Amino acid sequence: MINKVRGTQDILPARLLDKTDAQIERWNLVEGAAREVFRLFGFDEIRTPIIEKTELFERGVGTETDVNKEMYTFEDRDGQSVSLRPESTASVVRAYIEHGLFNQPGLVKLYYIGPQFRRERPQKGRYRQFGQIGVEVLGQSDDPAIEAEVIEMLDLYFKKLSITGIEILINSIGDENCRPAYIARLKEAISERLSNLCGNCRGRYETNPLRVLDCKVESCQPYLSELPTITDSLCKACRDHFDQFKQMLDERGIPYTIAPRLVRGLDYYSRTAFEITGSQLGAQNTIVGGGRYDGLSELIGGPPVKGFGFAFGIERMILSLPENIVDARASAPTIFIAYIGDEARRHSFALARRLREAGITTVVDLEGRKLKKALAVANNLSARFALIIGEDEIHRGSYALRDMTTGEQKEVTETELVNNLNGR
RNA sequence: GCGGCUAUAGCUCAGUUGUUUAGAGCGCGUGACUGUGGAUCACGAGGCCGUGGGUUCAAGACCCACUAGCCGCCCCA
Repeated sequence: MINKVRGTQDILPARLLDKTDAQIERWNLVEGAAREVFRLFGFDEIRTPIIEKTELFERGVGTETDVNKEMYTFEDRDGQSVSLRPESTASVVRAYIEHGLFNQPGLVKLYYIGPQFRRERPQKGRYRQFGQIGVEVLGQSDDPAIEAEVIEMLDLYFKKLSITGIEILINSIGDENCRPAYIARLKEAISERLSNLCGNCRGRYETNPLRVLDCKVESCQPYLSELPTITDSLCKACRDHFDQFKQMLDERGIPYTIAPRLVRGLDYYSRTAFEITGSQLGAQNTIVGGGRYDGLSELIGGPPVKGFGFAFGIERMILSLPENIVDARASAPTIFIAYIGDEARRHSFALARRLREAGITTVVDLEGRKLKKALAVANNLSARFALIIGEDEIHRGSYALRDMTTGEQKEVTETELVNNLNGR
């Protein structure tokens, strides 16, 4: 027996599976609501390849980040190093540049839906192949109204899915003008407390001091709270940008929490960083992560482009969904045709064809089962009605229509059937 | 990458201090019921006890390794 690759999963229809987190109905709900809501805000879909040249991610994501170390990278037959995408922002920006979309007037607003790959240790809400839905706003503007509208869109999306108990965390991590000076101050403050911090923090002091702020180790907390926050070190432009952003969220009535120690893992972020956390996810409580990445285009060899976007994990969104939000029977057939005898069997196939042409979801017994067994199958499929066809019915020109919920049965002609059930 | 827990039928799980033929419920199949599902009853099929090694007269059980799942760390979606 060959099993699925570690950290991957099969998504099955709810009827055939008990687990709620791998039901295709839930996936379709999460994806469908995204398409619907994003469309309302004028976003268009983009699909980019699952593999890209490794270089794109090395430059876009950063060589020293963990995401980069977790990539599935291999050499193609011609010697080109390619990688399964660990995230999609770099790909979308690449496509934006490659297709000259910077010549479009105004902002280009795109969303994507698809699998991403990271070779991590799997656990709840964390897979090696995982679904992500994201949006990117690209163009020449960094107006904080972009941030505010995107978060408003997420707010509507969560409402659409009846997900409650989430928290929106926002921060500004400055830009190339004010961040270097802040990092210098931060390093100085950390070095004074270095011996009190955990081993991880001591390592990050060298490689990525901003991440020290994010440390969750209990013993570090008292020292972390003494460190200077970036909020106090922002240059005027960044501070104004952040203030306007917050004001716009206030005006929209969207509640948020300022998280001065929130930083993002990838190298390309600047100014706005945000996360949305949920309560049902165990250790992986971040559902949405996003931010501004004004320098990314240039990092991968493109013209100056400003960008803001987010991505969320489909599996984590599904874990956050209310228990009974999908009706597993929504896709059940309207009619199941059961027949007795060869003549009725042929008649049934022809009738099924006409019913489907009329838009009625129809399943015919293909196995020549006895009536009893055929009805049991209809029951198992949660069919609304069973249509029973024998020689009597054919000669009479009407069939026995059995309501599978009540057990009531009545005679109907084909015309009555089509008129009453059209489109069901 | 690190630590902990777990792995027995399609699913959920029992299986005692190591002993002959490994069990239950649900699900599945057949029948009671020749053209009527769900309820009930009877019967039945279905197991390399995760994989490999070790201890022992004897291993589903004990030991080791590996694999996978879950939980935590790290990181992130």
